[in-house]
Amino acid sequence: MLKRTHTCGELGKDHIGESVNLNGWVNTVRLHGQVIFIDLRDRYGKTQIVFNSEDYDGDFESVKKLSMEDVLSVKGTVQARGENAVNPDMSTGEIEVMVDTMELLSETTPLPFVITDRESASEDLRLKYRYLELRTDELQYNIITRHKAYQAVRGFLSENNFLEVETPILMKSTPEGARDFLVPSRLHNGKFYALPQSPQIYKQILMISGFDRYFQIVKCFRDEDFRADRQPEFTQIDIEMSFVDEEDIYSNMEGMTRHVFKEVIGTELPDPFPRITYDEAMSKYGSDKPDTRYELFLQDVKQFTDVSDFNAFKSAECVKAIVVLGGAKYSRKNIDEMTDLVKSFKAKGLTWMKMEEGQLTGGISKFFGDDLQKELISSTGICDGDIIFLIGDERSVTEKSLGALRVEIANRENLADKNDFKPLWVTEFPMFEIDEETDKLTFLHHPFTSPTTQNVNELDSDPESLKARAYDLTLNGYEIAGGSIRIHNPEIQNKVFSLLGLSQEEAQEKFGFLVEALTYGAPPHGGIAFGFDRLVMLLTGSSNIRDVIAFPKTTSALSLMDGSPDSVSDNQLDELNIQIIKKK
RNA sequence: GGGAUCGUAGUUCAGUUGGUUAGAACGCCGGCCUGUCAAGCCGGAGGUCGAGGGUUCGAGUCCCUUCGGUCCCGCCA
Repeated sequence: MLKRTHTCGELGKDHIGESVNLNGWVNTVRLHGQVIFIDLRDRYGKTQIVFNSEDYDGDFESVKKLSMEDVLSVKGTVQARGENAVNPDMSTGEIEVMVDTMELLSETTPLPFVITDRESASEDLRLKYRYLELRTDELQYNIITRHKAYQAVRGFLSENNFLEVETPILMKSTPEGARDFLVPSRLHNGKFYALPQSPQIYKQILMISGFDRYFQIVKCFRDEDFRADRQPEFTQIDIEMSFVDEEDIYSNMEGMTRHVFKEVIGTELPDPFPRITYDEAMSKYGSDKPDTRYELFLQDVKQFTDVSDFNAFKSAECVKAIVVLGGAKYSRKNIDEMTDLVKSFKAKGLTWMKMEEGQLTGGISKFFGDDLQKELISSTGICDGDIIFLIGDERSVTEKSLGALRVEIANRENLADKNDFKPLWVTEFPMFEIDEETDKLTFLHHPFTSPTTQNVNELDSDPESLKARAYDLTLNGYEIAGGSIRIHNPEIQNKVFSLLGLSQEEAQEKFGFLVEALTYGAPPHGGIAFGFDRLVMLLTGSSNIRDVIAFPKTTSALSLMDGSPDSVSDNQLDELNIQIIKKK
């Protein structure tokens, strides 16, 4: 091997005349009979190397056989390109390397897809050959950006006195929350470890141990169903602080987020980040993670529909509307598509009216008299050429479905600027909600979240109306972090467990060690966890989480490259005393 | 658990109302070519139409089952 003296991204005019060695992959071959151009690629860039039959020392015929993704080492001389031959699209486009010696380090068999064109293969094929896909410019950029994000996070937190502490991957299964991935124990027959859904309990215990500022960039595991932005294993920036309230968390985390965006992509974020309460976010945006890059607010129109002749809305708990600028252009088909969308969020339908020449027309407009139309027009601010969409239903259905429609319309109308980053704290989450399946009280965040009250009696009287000291950080419609101030009083902690329907025994069995730890001098503490993959997704402008993970799994949690999960040998099962029961 | 959608050459796709020998581009193989950068031109090989079953004289096309991808609802503290 001719060991490289330079990478494929660094040669320029200053190197003209130098003898250099390059190593890399053949990106493209352009064969012209007696002269051959090859773009040689490594992770630093591409350099055009030239083989000329007159100057090349080796066997020119074997150079003709080179094809994409062969691995070469070459020795040659850097030369300026002719004036017409300069390639302004390449950072090394002013020079080329005239090769005199070449060694073929590795020859590739025919490729399953073309590396230079990521779109040339479907995603399942790319995932099977992930090592090839990772050679593409886009994924190389994403992985490099991810690296920069790790370093920026560690740099900032370490600089600010946070200690990086590792916590166990094999831990105790805890009830509630997401489904655990289980790991059978060989030494303890019939018992199981769980993989952490998050290091939540460990980090609280670290606070009790006196490590008042902790962080960890850590894998978490949840055995649930997946989405474009959810994987079975994902990475969190896990953070916890002692002797703090919400304001300390906000200011530190804003500092970290600003630092990361500045360091990694050179973007300045606002200071401070704006805040909105959960109730206001739901009411105004129909989402607990609103994208504030555009307005398109939800407006309450129940007072108008109640006095109209449109009876379907009269019994609805909540009637809201959004006005789309220029939306009168929407066809029947467009509106049908949007109707399907809101129906998937349990809305019964989507009603609409268009505004033309000062009049509301079409849709349900005939149910609104002239005077009522005028009031509705002036209240909503609808203008000629606009459309107004209305949904009436239970409050949560109305808001969620209109919130989804709001995002869909923003996509269609290109309302969100890709280079615009709008962080937003969402605060004052409810402490509990009713689980629709079991009809029982359940937590919104997790069972260690402090309620806003420290009064045990108040907790008992009307738990549903209680607020939690919980907060989410959202960015452009994504939840990128969530956290809370924790309970540090064992009495309150036990009360919350009991409200959640955990018996004294269950709570003792599952969380007893934490409750006991709280009795030995627990400092007030709180923290947050960032979804690191989502953060990198936003930093790279990717639209799915798989594009920022080196070896992701599919939506059905398969790894197409290595074929996991897979069956194991009977021997392995015997050692664990596990028997597979065939499903009927 | 549910909904939508996709699966045809190595790859991306086309394939009419069910009808003769399933096409194109890129890639691959061979040939020509000394200034290209998505090089160009000529030729060639390459198909279990995801799998299984059914309807039919006849299925890539219609029906059922199943596997896999993607997106979404539920779920995900």
